Amino acid sequence: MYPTDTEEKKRPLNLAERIYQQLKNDIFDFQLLPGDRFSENEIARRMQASRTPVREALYRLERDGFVQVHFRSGWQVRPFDFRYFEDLYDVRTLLEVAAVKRLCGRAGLKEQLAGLLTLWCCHESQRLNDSSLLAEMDEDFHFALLGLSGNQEMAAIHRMVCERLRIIRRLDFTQQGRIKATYDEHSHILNLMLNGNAEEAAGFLSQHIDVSKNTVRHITLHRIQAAKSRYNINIRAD
Amino acid sequence: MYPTDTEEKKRPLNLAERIYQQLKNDIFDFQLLPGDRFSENEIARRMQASRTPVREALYRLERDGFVQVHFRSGWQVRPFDFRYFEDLYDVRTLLEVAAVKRLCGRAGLKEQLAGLLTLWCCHESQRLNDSSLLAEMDEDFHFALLGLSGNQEMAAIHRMVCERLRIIRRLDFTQQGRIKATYDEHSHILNLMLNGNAEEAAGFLSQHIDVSKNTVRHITLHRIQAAKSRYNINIRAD
DNA sequence: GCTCTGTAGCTTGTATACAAGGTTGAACAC
DNA sequence: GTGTTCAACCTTGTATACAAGCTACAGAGC
Repeated sequence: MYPTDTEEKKRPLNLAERIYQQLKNDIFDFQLLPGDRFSENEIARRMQASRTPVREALYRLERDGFVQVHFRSGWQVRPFDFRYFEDLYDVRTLLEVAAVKRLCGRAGLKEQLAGLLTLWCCHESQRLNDSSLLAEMDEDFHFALLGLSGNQEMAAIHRMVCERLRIIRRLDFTQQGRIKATYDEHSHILNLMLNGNAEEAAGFLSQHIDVSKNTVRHITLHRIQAAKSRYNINIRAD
Repeated sequence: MYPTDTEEKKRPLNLAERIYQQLKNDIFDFQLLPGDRFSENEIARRMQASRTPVREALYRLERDGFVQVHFRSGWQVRPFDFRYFEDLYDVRTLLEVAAVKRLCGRAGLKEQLAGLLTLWCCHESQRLNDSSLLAEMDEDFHFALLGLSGNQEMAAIHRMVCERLRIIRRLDFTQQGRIKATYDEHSHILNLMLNGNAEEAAGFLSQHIDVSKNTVRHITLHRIQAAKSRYNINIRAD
């Protein structure tokens, strides 16, 4: 009655999936501002679809923590909440530190890190300069650490945490100096790991993330202050 | 146009919410067995509702990792996968160890642990014996550790991980001896924490979870076999 | 016996109609 | 001017209808 294989063929995106991605992008790009309220019908019109797939997308976004639903009175983009982001950064650090500690001293580590080494420990002349590309590479670097650690669920949770942080993280690389620092720090971390220096690698990684957190916090505050008059962004102060 | 307060009144459960809970219970109770396939219409008939809320519930369960959807060919309860559960146990340990380490040495810890102390560090004569109640209390003990640690997102992730593990964890307390062991171990952990003995508390907690993991692994295989034969008999009676 | 093929009946994906409740603002009493 | 009421209009929640695609199976051809 049912097929036994577990694979699914690739097929053109669902409407719901497309709308989900589109809305997430809109939130990341501040097309939809934190605190904005909207209705399912508005989205359906804009996406040229019916409410059904829109609702599916919105409920996914709600579970992801990006929007909230109010009973029979509309949806809202989740307001900025620094406590929330700091908690997430904290979880991210915990997961990455654990992954790095596990990787240090593992046999065959050098081979497993080969890809990262060529990307990050290259000569200065070979370093890239495009900030949006670097932002992507930075995420991939940290994903890779978790991927190598071997715990798929831990990696999945880490990925989800980073996804939630991406809203503010992408502002990080707009500053000059962050690119060079990222190269320097990533290569330093890799070298510490190769030397089996677990504690030091973990500590440095932890600092590395903290810098990112603090940098972003300042940029974001600044950006929001600047945009507040124009767009009326809601910030949770508690 | 919209209310400014963020609170929502309590109201009778959504259909979708009710169905979500019901289905999750069915999975936990092995009414729906891992690998079982079913359709939205089946569920809708059983729950006396239309497909719409059923679909909403199913998509939530899919994101929770309990079921899978196959394009135009039905749903399936996620098959058992020990690797998956061990990875989750691993994450759980990581989170709880981190929480305990943070709690140790915090000022006012004794007051914060007061509730747990009266529950778990009581005289033997006051200990409870009901295994399903104990299973619930055990979960609450570990939730409380994360709750006290102060990171809401970490606590939320921990809760989700435990939720996923509950399918197999609830089998743990069916064994005699586990109840006494749980009391002994929980009170031991609390005492170590009160003495500010962070490393030892964390190590013991880690072992405590490991025991749970290993115990459950053995029971589960046996239980599933039993449930499968029961289920096959029941199907003839429908 | 085996393989292929077409079709009937199932599945989920999407659109739409209706139900129940929240919000808003104008009319009204004072 | 100020507070109250209530109805029109909005919202989401749910049910249903239809579209597109997968599965299983009967029957033809060999």
